[in-house]
Amino acid sequence: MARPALSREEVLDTAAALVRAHGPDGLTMRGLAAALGTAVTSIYWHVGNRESLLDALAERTVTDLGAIRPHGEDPAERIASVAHALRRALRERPHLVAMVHERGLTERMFLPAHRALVREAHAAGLRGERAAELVRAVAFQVVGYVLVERNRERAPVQSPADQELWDAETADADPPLARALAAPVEADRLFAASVRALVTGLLAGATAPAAGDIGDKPDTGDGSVGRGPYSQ
Amino acid sequence: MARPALSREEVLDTAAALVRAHGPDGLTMRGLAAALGTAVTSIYWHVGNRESLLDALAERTVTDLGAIRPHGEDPAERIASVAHALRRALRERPHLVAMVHERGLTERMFLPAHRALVREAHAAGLRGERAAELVRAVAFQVVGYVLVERNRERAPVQSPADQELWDAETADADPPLARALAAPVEADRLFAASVRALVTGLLAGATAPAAGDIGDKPDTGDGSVGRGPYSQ
DNA sequence: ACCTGAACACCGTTCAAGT
DNA sequence: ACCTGAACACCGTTCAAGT
Repeated sequence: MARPALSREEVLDTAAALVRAHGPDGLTMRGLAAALGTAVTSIYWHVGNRESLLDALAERTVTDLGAIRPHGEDPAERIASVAHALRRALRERPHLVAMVHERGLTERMFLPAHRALVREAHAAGLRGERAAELVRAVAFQVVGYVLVERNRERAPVQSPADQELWDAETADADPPLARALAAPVEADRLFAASVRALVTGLLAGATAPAAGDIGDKPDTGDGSVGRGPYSQ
Repeated sequence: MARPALSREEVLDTAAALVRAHGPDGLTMRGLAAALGTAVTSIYWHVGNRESLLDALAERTVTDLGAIRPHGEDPAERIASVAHALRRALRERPHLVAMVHERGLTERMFLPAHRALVREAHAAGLRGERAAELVRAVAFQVVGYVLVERNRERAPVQSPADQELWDAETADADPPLARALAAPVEADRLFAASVRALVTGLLAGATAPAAGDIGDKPDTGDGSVGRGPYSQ
């Protein structure tokens, strides 16, 4: 056999490629063995069984997900930028993210983003429970949106054309509305609008910290201005 | 032989019960046959195959979902009440709803709720595209939240205790925040707060009804107006 | 018209046996 | 230490044969 020795890493790499391409259901032990050019049973020696193989892939995804860097002029903008970066990262590996989620590792995967949101919530003048609420509401919003979006893409043909549903209903009362609802969802625009609305609502009534406080907010105190604590 | 004649309805009823109890994966043709007391192959005569059986269950769920009736003093409250009713309905049959979603029937399932939201958006003074945006943002918010919630419940044990993650991070800067983030998510409260914030944001700047076309843009109607404001 | 068992091609997994 | 084929218990599905 010309095959070089099989390694756990190689098994994981090939398995990850299969999952990215065809989803978890597209990963069969026999198919993976064929892709690797080995016997099915060799895989078991390296990764145990299918379930722990998927566990390993999820674990990998958690560490693969890099840090999130907010940018923008004010806290609201910077919070929105975190939401957008998060959405993009999630959408790049939908199947793997779903696996992370099913295994209860979402919290850990989101830690960098959570921390960034905490900083921005503080900068916006929210503290304590209200800051926690913002962090979680934004995180839920992003994950939820991506989940809905993914499902929509998987099943893009809505059985009755939306037109049909809305024309009779509201055409007379509000034609632009009927037209808007008959058009396909513009996912990017809707996401931006939803995030903006949510953040606006969450920050409503928040009193920004005084100018003196905001300039040097109580960071880690290590004096490394410009570099976030997530740089590693 | 004591078995009365099998009917399509009976097959669907028993299959739905199995899906509600054990999820779609818990529905095997052999298991269903055992529950019905017939041969596996009899099921095929009545419903074709497993896939079309699941299709039928999804279709059923769509029609089962009753109309949504808003209640509350003002539009914001009534919109929130629709969101809450929707969430409850979805949570009562998570597996079936997921199946509806996978089959692209969500739009149809949501039609009653959509219509209710349109009415409230109008009452709040939103028209045209902005009203459509509200309808969709709220719908996405609810579905997304329920999806996240369901996944969280399925995998309740987050691997590192949240305490561990947050104590060191923010305990000094904002102890109440650290405490809040270390506590388990209060799903009802968070949902209520998120919906409230989203609706507040969406209605911000809306003028009372009687005003004419407000947000109407000089658009040719090609549907691809402007790229999102958040193109990073 | 309705039901049946046998058979087929797929799974994931185990295990004794190889090197 | 690493790999293998054979075998087992599951799948969904088809089909000729029953009544």
